[in-house]
Amino acid sequence: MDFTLQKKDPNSSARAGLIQTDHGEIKTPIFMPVGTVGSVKAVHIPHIQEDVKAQIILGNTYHLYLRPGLDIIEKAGGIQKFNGWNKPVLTDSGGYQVYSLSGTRKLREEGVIFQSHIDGSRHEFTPERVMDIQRVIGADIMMAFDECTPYPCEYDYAAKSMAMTHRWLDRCIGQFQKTEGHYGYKQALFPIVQGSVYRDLRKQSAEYIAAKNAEGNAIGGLSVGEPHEVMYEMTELVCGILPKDKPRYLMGVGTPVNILEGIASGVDMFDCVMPTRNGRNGMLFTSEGIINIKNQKWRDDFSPIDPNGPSFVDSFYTRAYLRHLFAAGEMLGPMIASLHNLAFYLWLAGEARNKILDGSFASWKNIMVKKLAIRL
RNA sequence: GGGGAGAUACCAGAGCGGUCAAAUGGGGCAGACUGUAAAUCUGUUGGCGAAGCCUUCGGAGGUUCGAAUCCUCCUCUCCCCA
Repeated sequence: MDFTLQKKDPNSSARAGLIQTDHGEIKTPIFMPVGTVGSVKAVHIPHIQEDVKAQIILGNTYHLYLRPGLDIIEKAGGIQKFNGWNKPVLTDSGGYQVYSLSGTRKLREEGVIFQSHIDGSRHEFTPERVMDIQRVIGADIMMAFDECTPYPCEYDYAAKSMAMTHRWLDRCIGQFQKTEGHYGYKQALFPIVQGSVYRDLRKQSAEYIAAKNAEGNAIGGLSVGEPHEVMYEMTELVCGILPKDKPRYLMGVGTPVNILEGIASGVDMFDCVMPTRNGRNGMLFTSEGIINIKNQKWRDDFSPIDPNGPSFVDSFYTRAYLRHLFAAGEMLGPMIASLHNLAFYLWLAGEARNKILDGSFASWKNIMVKKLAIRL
């Protein structure tokens, strides 16, 4: 993997760059659709490619390990061969499940024992094991195993957890260096900054991670319920410490506004379930603001879903029809909304990149941030 | 023509003397969702308001301290037999 910094915005910390992987290039800033179990929910892979215009998608170590299982993925020849997406893939390590499945797992220094949400069986994830699994899945970018701390989080817990995540990182790096890809292409390993909402911890963690000189670096443990201002403050602080010549990935973020703020702070990569999950639940993000398509007011609005939207569904279907699909419980509704939202997210990231390249990002961002939060 | 059952909030449907502004489900309306245990979850659904008050259980009367619940008549539905 290789990263080229192409342009730095004069009035913010935003940057435009190019990531080169063995599965193709990624123009940053970029939004990465989430495909936890090897599927971006409700959207065909060809649509992810041609309509959404995604350049990289996510998968999840924990979910793919449980189902379909490593034997199947290995036999298929890696995740891209399995699902037909032959472009870059990033896999999360299961660190988020340490947080989201905290009720059914045991956390120790050695690793985490998850109790499967599918059948209750127990599975131990150590940093070494997580590297091995991601080797089998075959992601172009593998994530270090970490603990995503919850919010709120006591200082002492955050400090201890961060230190453990750092020790886990060293074990991840050790195992990563001892092994190689199974399918003939290169994989990169991104470490993850933790430290909850505490400036000194975030600084300490960012310095620790920066010193590893990895091919890219991630910021984790945010967008777990803390106020947006806190998230922005931590992002800005950490970006100021992480290497400038390596991509920065803000994990799990976020709303369109969150993403623009992140870009302004110097983040290059984002992922979030919002465009798909909220889309399935009737929420549409557009350049004019947010639409809850289930609301009564769209009942007889026969205008396009999003007159300026980038995907074919935006002008092909009307708001009234989409509302009808949701009201009727038709699965086409969530499919249209997911496709629309993802295309919009990718459009937003691409537009941010264009504005950075022509030097007008900061002023454009200020206008967009106001528009994007409007409730239509 | 004879016999029987029933009418409850938007719909279906419990309740059968006070704890009933009335269970439950559906529908409606609104909200939540941030490295996906989510095509999920939550709230609300007679009126005005904070407590509370006011008008509701086909219609009209009656019994009772008290009626959606008991009685009388009326109206209308459904089922069975001719």
